[in-house]
Amino acid sequence: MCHKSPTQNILGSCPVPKIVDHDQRRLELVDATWRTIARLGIESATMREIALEAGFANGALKPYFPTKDDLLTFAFGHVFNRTNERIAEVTAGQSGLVALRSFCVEVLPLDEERINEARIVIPFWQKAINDPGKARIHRDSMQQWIAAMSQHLAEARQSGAVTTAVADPALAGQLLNFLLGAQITAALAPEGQVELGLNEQLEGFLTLLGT
Amino acid sequence: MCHKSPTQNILGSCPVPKIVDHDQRRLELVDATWRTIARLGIESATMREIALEAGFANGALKPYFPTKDDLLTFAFGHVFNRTNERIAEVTAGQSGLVALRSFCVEVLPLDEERINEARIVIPFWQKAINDPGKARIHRDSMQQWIAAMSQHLAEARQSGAVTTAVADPALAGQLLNFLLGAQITAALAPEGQVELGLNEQLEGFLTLLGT
DNA sequence: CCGTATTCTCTACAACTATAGAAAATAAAG
DNA sequence: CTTTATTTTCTATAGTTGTAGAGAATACGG
Repeated sequence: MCHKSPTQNILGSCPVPKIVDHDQRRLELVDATWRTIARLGIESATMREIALEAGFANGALKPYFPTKDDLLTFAFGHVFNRTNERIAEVTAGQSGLVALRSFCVEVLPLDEERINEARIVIPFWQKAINDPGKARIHRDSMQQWIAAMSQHLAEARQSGAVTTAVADPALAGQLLNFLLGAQITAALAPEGQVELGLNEQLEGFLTLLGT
Repeated sequence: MCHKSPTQNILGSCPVPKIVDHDQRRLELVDATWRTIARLGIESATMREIALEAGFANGALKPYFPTKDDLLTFAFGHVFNRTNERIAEVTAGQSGLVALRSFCVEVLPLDEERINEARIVIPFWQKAINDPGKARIHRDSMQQWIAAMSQHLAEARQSGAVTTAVADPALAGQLLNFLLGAQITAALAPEGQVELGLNEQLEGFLTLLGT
């Protein structure tokens, strides 16, 4: 048996190098999973259908994800990570209300792509209800979000942009639940409807903070 | 064949009366469905399991609900109706901020029973993503909620309890999404944790309206 | 071209599910 | 008790799904 990395193979220590980068293949499969769920819903996202979407036959996913649960857990985790990376990019160098706005705008389902993400995160939540591991993934991410939003609130308060007597933890919690609820609203809106007033709602909330 | 109502049977026009009140039986089955989903999750809520929970054998649901989808649709609709009735009871005779608070307190998952309801509505949302009929049920109910909340906001504005420059539709939308998001937060909280700061968040929001 | 390690396809299978429907059990009227 | 309409159980069936694994196909070094 030969289990060397591609790099080691190039160095010539293994007679037959691996062709496929397993890590990248896993990402491709996660992408196919994502597309399948968005297109058909999680209940129709069978291993066969996902493999087909990825351009393979039935059993081809096996070497990369031993079980379906492995695939789904990895896929959900990846979406979470990507969202958090996007948030980090967008809010980099910002602070206070500006950062808070950027944060929320990035999370809110304001375009088709993020509405699709809402259609994926809801099945995840449903699975998490009876899967403590998945629920944990959710809570950890939300804890991060709360921390980030609290920091931006504190900055905004220091600069005088936030003056309300309502305490920061309550504000951060409100905002978080608003962001989560917006996913529901968007995912269940009529097909193709992207304007749901979410931006006005966000601006309204930020306005309330300064009063 | 004899298809008379129990009332007619009592009047004696039918030799053999129906024993079971079909409408009531349907409600019992809906209750069993509710309990099964709350206990095992929707993915394990099979017809067999639901029948067992109701105290029957496998095929006993057939005469009352021809298909599983009929059962689930009816069950979900019933939860919606019951919630709306509860809201109507609680807010009866109230107006303005008081009514708005009662409304939200009734919807928020503040105790075990309503946390269980959150664990049922999330699977409903997931199904609604790929079932326009169910999505419609959701949107219609939310439209009602928006109307009720808007009315209470208008009353509160008239009495001077709401003074913010932010427009009512934005406020009602914020509040609705907050209520929806709270269902997610509660359903995925660690087992047995009922204190999530939701009450403080609600009070905080209502405070913001008056500034 | 050959040999070998890897990758993928395809068939098979066991478990599970919704549903159908025959047959048994039940309950009340006569 | 008998009869009849109703209700419930139980068995059967067709379809789907995740998973396993043999074998074909592939790609590369020599």
